[in-house]
Amino acid sequence: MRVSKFFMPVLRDAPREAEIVSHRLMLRAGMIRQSGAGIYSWLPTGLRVLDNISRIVREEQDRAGAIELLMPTLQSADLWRESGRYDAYGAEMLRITDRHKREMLYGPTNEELITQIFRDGAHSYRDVPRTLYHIQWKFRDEIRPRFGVMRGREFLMKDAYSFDLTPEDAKKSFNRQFVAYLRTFERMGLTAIPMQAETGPIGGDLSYEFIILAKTGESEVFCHRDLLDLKAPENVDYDSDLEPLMAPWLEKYAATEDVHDAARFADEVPQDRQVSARGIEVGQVFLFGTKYSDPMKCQVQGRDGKLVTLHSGSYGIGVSRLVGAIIEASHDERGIVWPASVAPFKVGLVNLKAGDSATDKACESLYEQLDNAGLSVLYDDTGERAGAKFKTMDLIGLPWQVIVGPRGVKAGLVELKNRASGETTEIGIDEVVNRLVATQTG
RNA sequence: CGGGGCAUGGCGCAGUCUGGUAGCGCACCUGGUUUGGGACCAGGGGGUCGCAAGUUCGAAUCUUGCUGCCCCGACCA
Repeated sequence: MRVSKFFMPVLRDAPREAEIVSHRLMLRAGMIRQSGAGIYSWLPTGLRVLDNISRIVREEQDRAGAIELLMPTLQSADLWRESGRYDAYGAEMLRITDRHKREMLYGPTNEELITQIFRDGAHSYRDVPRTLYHIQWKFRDEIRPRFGVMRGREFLMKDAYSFDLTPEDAKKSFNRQFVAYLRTFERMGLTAIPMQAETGPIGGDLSYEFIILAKTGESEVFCHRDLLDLKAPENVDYDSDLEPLMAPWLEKYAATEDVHDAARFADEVPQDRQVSARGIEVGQVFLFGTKYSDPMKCQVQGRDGKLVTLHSGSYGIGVSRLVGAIIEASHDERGIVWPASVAPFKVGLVNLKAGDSATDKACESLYEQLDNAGLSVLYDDTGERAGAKFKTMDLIGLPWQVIVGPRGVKAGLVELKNRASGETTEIGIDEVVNRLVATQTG
């Protein structure tokens, strides 16, 4: 993409309403614009990040055996009356009436709808286990939206729902999502720690929140420091017993403030390993048994011909929240520092002297080569001064900058700058593409 | 929902107390000089001052009502 043909309205000053760093940087980098309290438009640069995050989520869900579908944003009130939640949900649910005076709602979550769909489509024990997911916009009419996209009212979420014959099988489905989450967040450059969370009213329910530590986190969390150094499992066989893979996370203390047990914390975690910090919740996994399949009669016939009520769990990842969360975890005083996996472009190509024929030619050639090599590249081909281009590139935080000026071109050299480290190296103009391709596979 | 604050070109702000021709910086357009970390000079374009009533010869400014947005708290992916 050429800057001269792109739409990326960057701001030198952040709008006054933005307080936290991720919100300020997203506005300044031209990723989003606010259209109402907790409601945002995603501009091209922001959308590219959102899509990258969705792609990673999707890949890991698919890998874990979950099956994608897409449910609507609008749902019927009657469906929610079946589960008893229409009245229970309260003001957080945005209720809408259509022209025929039918009561509708903008879905805050999809347990009811997926249960209805699965109930109607699955009839035999052969139809389970299944885990279905979609990535769709949700609306929760929060009392107070804040922190930009981290607590919007409208937000993009991946939500998965598992259906199993027995509680034991349901736990296996739960485990698959749990491991997929470890991998998903790690691929985004995040250290997300599963922490015990409020289990809700039904005893025996199981819930973990996946939390990343950040100064601007909304809740207080407590954990063992060793958890910060764990690496997500690779080459997972999702059909195998996953409990051993999960064990390193589950053996050490980690809890949100809701369920924090100060005595246990002090007892189980050595003083110098105790972490108490602020955390951002980026995902939650929840096993709730027959909470919805009971009232909604989500049943299949077992081998013996008898009806069996299915056991379920739901598993959410805040996709749009992750955009903000990643920035909270990865930025410096100059701007965003994108992990390569989610960056809107991998490489920023900076033409220091647009209009100089040798420099233009070198840039055009590099632009084409990078593109051919499959590296997304943002080429600043505008007539801006060098300083302004550097500032913008640092602000939007692409992992690599290739800086091309007349002096270097004459000597056959360009500069390769790593945004994260700030390190700049001179490199042959013929080598730079290969070097960048090599970093991709790393 | 309780408490606090803000609303003036795209963004950041001044002007409001004390009513009198709507201003500054950035961004944008034109020309020129520049050109390796947000250049300079000159000339331009763009705002019914959140909305509605009221007071007044006259309202961004005073009064009343409304709306929107932000921050702190309780609640949430």
